Amino acid sequence: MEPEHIDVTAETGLPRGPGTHQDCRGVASVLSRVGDKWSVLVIMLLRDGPRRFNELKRMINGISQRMLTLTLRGLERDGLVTRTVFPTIPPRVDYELTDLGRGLAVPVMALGEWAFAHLPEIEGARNDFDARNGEG
Amino acid sequence: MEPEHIDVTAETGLPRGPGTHQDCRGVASVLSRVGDKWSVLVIMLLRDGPRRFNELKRMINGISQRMLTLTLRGLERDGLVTRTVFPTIPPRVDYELTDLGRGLAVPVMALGEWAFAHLPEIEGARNDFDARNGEG
DNA sequence: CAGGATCCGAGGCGATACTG
DNA sequence: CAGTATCGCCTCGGATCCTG
Repeated sequence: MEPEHIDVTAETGLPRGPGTHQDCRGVASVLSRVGDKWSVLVIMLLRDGPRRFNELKRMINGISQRMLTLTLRGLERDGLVTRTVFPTIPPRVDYELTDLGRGLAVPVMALGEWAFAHLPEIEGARNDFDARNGEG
Repeated sequence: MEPEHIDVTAETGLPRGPGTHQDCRGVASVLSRVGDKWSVLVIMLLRDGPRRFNELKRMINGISQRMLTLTLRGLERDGLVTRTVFPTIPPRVDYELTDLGRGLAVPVMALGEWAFAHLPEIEGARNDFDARNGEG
């Protein structure tokens, strides 16, 4: 029996039987959301309640309006965030975490806390590595 | 009091006082590792014990040798993986998870399990979104 | 076997300008 | 206010060739 063979097949969603590695790609797509700096930031900010577009933009301070738009679209597409338009003048749009989004925030927070707790080790390791590599 | 202001300042590591948002960047750098498809895959594969370079390459099946090299270098740099060279002919290099790496695997697994459990919801949301957007 | 060097195309992302 | 559209850089990543 060969070791588990991970097949990251492209978008060609082939029939591969049940319990297959198709799931891998799906899981990976969620992980990549977490890897996306802006997405996690937005999710964390929305944990306190709904926010407006420019409100988020100001809070993050460094994101372009383009990236904020794309980020929010992605989160909305994944069902993590709802987008509510108030047809007033000037227009107002509220973004709010869904239950799914709040659920995702839990393991993400756990991961973030681990990262925070081990930052010294990691940065130490980086320095050591760079030092070794830099002067050989 | 204004809402929490997240400043994702660039690499200009400024003095910002203690308990500052500098940590944000550090945490983000760890999260981005998780977002990196290959890194997570490699970590998961290494949980069963050390592996050789081409062994990993075959198991992953789809990664270029270049990306595997870069991925392993990154993991090594962060102190998540050790690289052991056996000066034989032909050469042999073993990669193994460190305790730090095994520690990271825990919250990552939790995240992965959440993702797996909620894949149907997420993919359903995506389909709905795409349908709404596609035919307006 | 393990990986360095190089080339090159696709896409991520910021900056800017325009709209309802 | 909350976007869309466009441009242009610039990194990421695959493919290929070469080495100890």
